[in-house]
Amino acid sequence: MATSITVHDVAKAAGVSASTVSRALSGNTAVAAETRDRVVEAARQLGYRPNLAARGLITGTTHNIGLVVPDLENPYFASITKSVQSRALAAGYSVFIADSDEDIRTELELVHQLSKQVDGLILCSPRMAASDIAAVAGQTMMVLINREWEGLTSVVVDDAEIIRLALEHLHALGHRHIAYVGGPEKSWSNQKRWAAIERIAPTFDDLEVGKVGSYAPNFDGGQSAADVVVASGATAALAYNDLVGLGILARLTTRGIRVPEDLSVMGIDDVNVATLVSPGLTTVRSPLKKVGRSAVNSLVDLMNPTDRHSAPEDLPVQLVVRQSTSVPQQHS
Amino acid sequence: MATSITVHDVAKAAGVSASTVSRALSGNTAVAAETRDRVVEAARQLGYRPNLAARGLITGTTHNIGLVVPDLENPYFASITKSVQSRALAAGYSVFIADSDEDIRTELELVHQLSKQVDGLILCSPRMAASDIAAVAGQTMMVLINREWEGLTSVVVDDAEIIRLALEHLHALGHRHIAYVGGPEKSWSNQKRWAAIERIAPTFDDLEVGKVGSYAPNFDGGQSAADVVVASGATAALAYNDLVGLGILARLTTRGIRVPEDLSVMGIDDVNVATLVSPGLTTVRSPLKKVGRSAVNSLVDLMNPTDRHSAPEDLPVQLVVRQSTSVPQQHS
DNA sequence: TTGTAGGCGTTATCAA
DNA sequence: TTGATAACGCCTACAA
Repeated sequence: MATSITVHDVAKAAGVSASTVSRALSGNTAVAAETRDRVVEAARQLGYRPNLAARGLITGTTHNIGLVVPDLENPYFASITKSVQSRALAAGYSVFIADSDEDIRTELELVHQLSKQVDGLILCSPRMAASDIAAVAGQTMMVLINREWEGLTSVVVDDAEIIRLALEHLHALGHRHIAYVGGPEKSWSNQKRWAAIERIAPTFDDLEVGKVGSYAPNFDGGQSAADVVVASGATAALAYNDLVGLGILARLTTRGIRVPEDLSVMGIDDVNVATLVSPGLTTVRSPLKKVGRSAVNSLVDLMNPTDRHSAPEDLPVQLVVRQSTSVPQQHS
Repeated sequence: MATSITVHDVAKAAGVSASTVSRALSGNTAVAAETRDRVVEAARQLGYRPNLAARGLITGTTHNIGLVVPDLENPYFASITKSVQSRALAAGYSVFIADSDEDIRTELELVHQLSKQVDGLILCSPRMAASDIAAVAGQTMMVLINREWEGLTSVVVDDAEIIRLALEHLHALGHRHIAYVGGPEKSWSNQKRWAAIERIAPTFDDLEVGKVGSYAPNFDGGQSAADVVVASGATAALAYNDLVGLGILARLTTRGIRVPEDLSVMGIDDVNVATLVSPGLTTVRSPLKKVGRSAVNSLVDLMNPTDRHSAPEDLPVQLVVRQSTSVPQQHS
């Protein structure tokens, strides 16, 4: 803060009025070339930077956006956050970050705290109730990631295609009994993924997919689930996401159960850490970078209704085969 | 934005003036209890939220802070970011996030972009030149993480103690030839860590610590380094950080070199992913959560000079022994 | 205890 | 093309 320099300082230095400085620098209105040069030079010398808050007060546009995520330490959200902020920067926006720590009340509070100082909000995998989303949607422009709501713009990965690729891969290897290790009941993605399984599994010959409980969407959740998976008699586990997959992997290793010889394990998303372990985790890649970028693009379109809307980006998912899956062992 | 409700709307609804509304809600000045209740009720009904940008314009305080990090996808920075935003929320601040993507120019640009809309800035492991830090420091309140500069508040983990714990552990196991796998030359932490090694290693009997090149501070860097480490003849590798350690681990596994039987590997920091692999990575834990929290506390102290300063938190590091280290094998 | 007036830094409107 | 003036939403003297 200190006593930062304002338009008036620049105006005095350049020997013009404050309004002329504003015009010269924002470049909207015509200014005499010579005057503008003088103003620009003065601004440069003084190191003038406009106060965006003040500008926003009158233009009604802050050039800030907000991003709300459930957990920044989850590499899934870290990747999305990184791409959101990168794209926002390129589009001339600064971004407020808000980590709800998976808590619904915090999530809502953060949204309210931010809504007044941003032009728009991106809600990533929001856990909040639909009614709250609807209420908030009236306050500010909004884009949803991994959730849909009538009238709101959404960016979602194709869960059905993810499931199809995963089942296809395991079925092709010869697996006929697969355990799906579920994520949080309230997670929209988890619901979609299980629904897709129920719809798609019957399209494969002789394939049985059982659902194993509901677990926290992280490493610990996977560790908890592993023993139940083993007991289920399935020859392959499909985890709700990579972190759960890694948890399963770790627990199986501890028990001396070999992967993939004794049991195949698949994750979903291909977050960065999936390559860190050995055996590497077979997974279906979600285009997280594109998700973040696309969400920003959509939001920018929403906030600037005049501009030509950019074509919606498609978000291809892709099977990534590593060492954690193989043909099932014959019964010994 | 839409046409959001202002103090005037509340004033009209409550049958008072705008200034009374301001007073009633901010609670600084005395207001008749009955009037205040009426105002508060009216505000609640209308869902009034003050425009913080407008408030900041006059109070000179935005209640926003900014955080600049080199890479959000690095779990080290993700953890710090999470704790920064968590503590900031508790202290009543919203946080701008800025990912420089390890680029010096971007880093500087982000700092400038943010400096006018925040009360203070936290620079985490800044890569920028010292002269730039000095220049920026004049613009806004600032706290540095993992870097020191005269006159500026810093939060740093005790690199010397980290090194001491690591060497003590490996030496106690019987290792006499250790390879330190260096991080980026320009990294302040890397410089401090190597300097600490040169100072501390001689205090152990018969201990030789060699430096193995300079590598990217991530998984790929570790993979690149692994073969050189093996060739060095060292019985243990101490990596610049956990990600490098994991890279080494992975490459060794690929080559069929057993850890810890053939070679012990240590990381530094104990980022979340260190527990994901097996064998688990022995490491020295940096209190990342405390680092973020402490940085916010220091910044808040700086921004509110009147308040009683909170006592500086100490940041204990701690050895975490997992399975990637053991006594060196006898020569076979 | 409350209302009126002024101003924070900027841009938009209107004359000149 | 430029300069005064008003206004954005809010807060804080000052006056009532």
